[in-house]
Amino acid sequence: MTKVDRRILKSQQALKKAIIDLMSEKKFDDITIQELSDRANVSRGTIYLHYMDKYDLLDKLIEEHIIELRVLCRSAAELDFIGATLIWTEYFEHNYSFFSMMLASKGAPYFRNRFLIFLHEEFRNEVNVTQGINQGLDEDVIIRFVASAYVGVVEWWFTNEKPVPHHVLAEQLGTLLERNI
Amino acid sequence: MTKVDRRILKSQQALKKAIIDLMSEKKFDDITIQELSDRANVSRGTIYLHYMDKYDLLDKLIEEHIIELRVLCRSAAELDFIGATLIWTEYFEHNYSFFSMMLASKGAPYFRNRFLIFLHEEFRNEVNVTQGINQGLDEDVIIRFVASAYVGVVEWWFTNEKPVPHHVLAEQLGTLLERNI
DNA sequence: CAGTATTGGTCCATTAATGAACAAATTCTG
DNA sequence: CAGAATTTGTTCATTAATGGACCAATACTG
Repeated sequence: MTKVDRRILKSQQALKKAIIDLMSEKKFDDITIQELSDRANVSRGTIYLHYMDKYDLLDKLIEEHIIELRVLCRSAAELDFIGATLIWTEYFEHNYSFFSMMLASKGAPYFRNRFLIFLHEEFRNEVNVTQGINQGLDEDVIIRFVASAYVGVVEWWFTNEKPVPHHVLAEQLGTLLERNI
Repeated sequence: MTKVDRRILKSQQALKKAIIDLMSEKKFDDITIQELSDRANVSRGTIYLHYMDKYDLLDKLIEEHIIELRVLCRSAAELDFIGATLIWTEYFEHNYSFFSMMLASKGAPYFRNRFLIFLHEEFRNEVNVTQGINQGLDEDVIIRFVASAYVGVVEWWFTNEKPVPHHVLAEQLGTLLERNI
């Protein structure tokens, strides 16, 4: 991975933060490019040096987080579900503004489904229908079951503004996964 | 005032924030240029595009705030001491990290005296020894008296991490000034 | 509907920031 | 103290960001 000029990182970072900010204030479609560049304190043209348009920016932002979550999955491969989930909830906590916007408010329609698909991919590696607790069940059914449940709980957590500390969420969610996979 | 390229503002802003951050962590003399540029996320050479050295940066930072305070004095010329002081304490509040560092911890030796001199200048316009309450007193004595008192109280406020809300500080400090000028 | 205003997207010459290299000065360390 | 290591300050070619201009597309408005 060749080193990236810090100006590029700064511009992109500012734009990502700006879009998260703005999306928590108004509908995505109502955000203008001018607003975006103003908020990011960046020239309007700079946006087009990095992204096709605001949809591309949002796409890339979402994709980055999905990729990061995938990396976390790999690094948590050794752990049990509680430990693995803790790593995730720490990541949620650390990127609170993004996930909160994406799961609790205006951003919902863009991210939710992407997140669900991703969870499908991940749980597919975990589920075993040839033996153990899920023997005889349909693989797609059980995957869909846990993935939906997972998204639902995380959604609940953000919508209700962290009703429990993230490590409690991890523990309980981990326990529930353990019970089903 | 010709418009300044936003890149310049961003670089300078990052550097100012970085030095305030670092000064609250270690002695000013122990801060290296490299640390400064790292913290500001700016190339080391960029510092020299704007400042002679770190002392120059600190100087300019202090001077900017003094200038801003002077502007506030002008805009508060119509108000009584309580109202004028409120404008000041709002500015303190809004630039808390700077003033706190400069008056409550490591930065003290650099700013305190500059602040005192500035207050002398300002109070000189307010004091009248030919009539009123201070008739017959030595002008320098009364100016020094209120300026020192003012610095002392503000210092106390930051050192003790805002023991009272800023508007209470304004009200009480304003009352005390009223009584003495 | 026509006319106007705003927004989107592109282009370009200019400017600031970058990072790497370098020698000089300073600080560490044995 | 001498040698090593770090820090400083400068130079420079390259790259990214800027802002302004421009026109097309879209959204308002009477």
